[in-house]
Amino acid sequence: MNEKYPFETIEPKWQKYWTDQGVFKVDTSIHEKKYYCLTMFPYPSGTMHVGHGRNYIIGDAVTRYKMARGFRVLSPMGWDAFGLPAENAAKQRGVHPKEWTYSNIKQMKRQLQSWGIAYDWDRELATCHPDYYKWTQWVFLQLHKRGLAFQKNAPVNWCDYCTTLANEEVNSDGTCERCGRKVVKKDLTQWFFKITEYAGKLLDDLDLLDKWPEKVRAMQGNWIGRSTGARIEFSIAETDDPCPVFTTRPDTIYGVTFMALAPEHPLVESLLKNNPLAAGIKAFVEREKMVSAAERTDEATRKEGVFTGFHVRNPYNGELAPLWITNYVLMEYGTGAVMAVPAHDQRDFEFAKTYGLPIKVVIQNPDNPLAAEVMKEAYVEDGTMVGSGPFDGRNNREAMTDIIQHAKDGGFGEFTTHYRIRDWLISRQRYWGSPIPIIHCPVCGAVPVPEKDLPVLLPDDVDFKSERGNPLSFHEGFINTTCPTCGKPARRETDTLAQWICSCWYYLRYVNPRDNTVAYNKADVDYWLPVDQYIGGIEHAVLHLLYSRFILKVLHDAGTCSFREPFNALFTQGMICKRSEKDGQLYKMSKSKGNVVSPDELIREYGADTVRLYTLFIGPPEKDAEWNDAAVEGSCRFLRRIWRRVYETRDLLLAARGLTPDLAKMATPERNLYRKLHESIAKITHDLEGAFQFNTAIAQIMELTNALELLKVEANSSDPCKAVYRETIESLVILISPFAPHIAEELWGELGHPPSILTAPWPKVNEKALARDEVEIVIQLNGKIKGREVIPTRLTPAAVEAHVMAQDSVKALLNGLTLRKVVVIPGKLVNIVATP
RNA sequence: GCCCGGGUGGCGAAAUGGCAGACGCAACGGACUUAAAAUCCGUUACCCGCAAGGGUGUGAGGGUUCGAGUCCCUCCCCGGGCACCA
Repeated sequence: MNEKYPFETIEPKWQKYWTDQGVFKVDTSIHEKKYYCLTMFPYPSGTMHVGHGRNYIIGDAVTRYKMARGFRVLSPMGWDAFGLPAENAAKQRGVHPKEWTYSNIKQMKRQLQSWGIAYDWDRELATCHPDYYKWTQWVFLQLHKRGLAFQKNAPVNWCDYCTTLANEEVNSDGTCERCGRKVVKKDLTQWFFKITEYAGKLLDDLDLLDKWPEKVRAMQGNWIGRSTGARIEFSIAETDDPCPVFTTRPDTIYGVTFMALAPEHPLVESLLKNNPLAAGIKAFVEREKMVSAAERTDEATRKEGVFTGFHVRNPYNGELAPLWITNYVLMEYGTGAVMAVPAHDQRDFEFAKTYGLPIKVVIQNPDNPLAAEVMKEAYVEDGTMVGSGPFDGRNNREAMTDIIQHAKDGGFGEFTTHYRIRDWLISRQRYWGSPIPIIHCPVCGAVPVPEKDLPVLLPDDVDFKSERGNPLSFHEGFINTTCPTCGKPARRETDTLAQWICSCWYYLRYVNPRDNTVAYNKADVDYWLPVDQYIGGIEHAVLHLLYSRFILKVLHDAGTCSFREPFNALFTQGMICKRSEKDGQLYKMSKSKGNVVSPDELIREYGADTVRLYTLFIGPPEKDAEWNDAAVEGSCRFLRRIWRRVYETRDLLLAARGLTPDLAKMATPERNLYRKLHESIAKITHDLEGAFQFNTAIAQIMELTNALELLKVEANSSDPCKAVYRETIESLVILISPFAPHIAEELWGELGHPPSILTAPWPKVNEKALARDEVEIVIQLNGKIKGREVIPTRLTPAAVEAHVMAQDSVKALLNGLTLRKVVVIPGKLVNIVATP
């Protein structure tokens, strides 16, 4: 054994051993304790920094801990390999996206291995491989079959650089989530998935995800955005055309003083005919259609509109209200028409004030009666209904159901629910993605490629030099085909699938990754899934995680699996930031900020175990953390201490093999260490179950190490002392193995065990070891600490009280005071309550 | 505006309603050394005091309790999500 901690030799040695012995290969057959631990697979962008590493290190600690607990753990890794950067590299540097991607995969795989992460590499997959995307295309066909994949001509989010974007990829300020450029609306025919059909299920089932962070559930809830209310059938008085509205406030129906239409509303066209106001209306509508979505939906944008000359009839009271077209009504939500109630809606109020439209109070404030003429803003609180026909005098909240029922009975309305979520735009005008398995036939229309013809291969020989757009659309060999239905010449769809589609089902594929006859085997996924623990970044809260839930629900409804949610428990780790040397500000690690820490260099200098230990010790794993170069040294120092301790006492430890700690024979020092050991096992086990508190688990190992150094053990020490010492070191090595596995393996060998420590069971708590004869309690007077006292633990609370009250120091404290009460908390404290 | 998190030493942070600051980083003092590195020992919330000791202290203010960083109410600040969504 080397005196110096030789991480540089032991780490490659054990990594080779793990690989050669295949210790992380998983037999996926039925086993009594299975555990599927999944870390979000990365986009192969190049090399990783220590911030990326946190994700994998956490997953590895969980995997190794569960293995020690006797679980058969499935821990796979792969590559989310389709995407834009590869194509940009092709354009800028002339490297083929495939070549660029696979070379990055090689780099990153080497890095993961140098961290010693436990993966079953036999299950490695890359979404850009035909054996994988064949099944991504199959997933598309399942949705298509169920009418959930459709094309429509629609204004889409367009970024000049990234082409089309899903709503989820557009920042709230109207910039592209990926590149930060301005997103504009563009009218294009695109493919969508009908995620709106699953809005209710996706929202309701969030309640099942009690092992997900509240934050992620809240974010998905916000994104889906359910509103319940009523659909009310207004009609245009002059033409009798129906003009339904959606409202969450049917209680204000008698306060409607105008109707507001979106500029894109289909009725607008018909309103222009023979209309003397047509020119003005047209100008307004045309202008609004040019305005970007971000600008349109900015609250600061002035509310503007134009009167149509028409009126709508309110079905509740037959009253007529003027029909306007306005910029603040969105076509995508509800019916694109809003019943405007200026008295009780702030937006309608502002509009009414601008255009001098009437304001009619129908919900009276019981505390401070409203008068329409002097109102400064809309009254949106609850109150008593007035001017509302049969509902006068009722509380508006309580009357709500009756109001809608009234419309239902009268045949002019119904209860409805609306969602904010929009259908999911999945097509991209890009090369480096999975082709959409559709053939456009001039006779048969859009025909799905038969499953037996999958995959639709992405051709390698494309021209990236072409000016703009999708190189696939210039590739004649790819485009020209025949219709699977009628056999006539037809053209392939040249759009590719957004990378999100590839990553929203990959967790299913890991169970049978090499089976080329099915996407996944039902019996196997039913056994291994849902994923027991999913680990990844918060940035996927409403993208990947929502898409995955949606796709899985569809696959469930298609009968291909029996579970309804893909991920049982979710853990979102915080980002690692570092202060910039330029401006002293804290930033997420990135090349552009120049605050990237390379794991490769650190591993060379300190070893992978140090980097792992520091990464886990840096703070609570769910919170962002600041990387501190100097503190890394501390983790290395700690590992060196453990190493040295074993080195210095190695002969003694080997000689103590076979000795068993016997509580009855222990002297105080070893008894104390033995207790500390078992306290530590309890604490660390607690910290690794449920919430992942690696930082406090590691702190506890440090405390145990500190306690260990207090025990003087020599060749002539007693057997009980040697036995405790050996058991402590052995347990310590197992306890640290999920965090620093290489040194743990090496020390395990030095203790005389055959490899591998992965077969060693997690230590068990000996309850008897936790017992104490004496305990120090605190003596408080009115909650303030006044002293301490060591007392036997066998005393009853009454005896403790008697003992404490008999002390001279306590009597002195009570001098001049009247005793009111004594509170005894066994093993903790005695609080004496007294007043003057 | 609505929703979800946070606010504790010089720094990262700990604390089932029961000793605030465990564990670590940094700093300072000392030992070892010709010296340095490494290692080891000690000090380190703040205020008053030579000391013994006393007082204050977990964003602010109230409350519940024998006892509050922790529970309740009101508010301030920071981060994140949603938002002209009818």
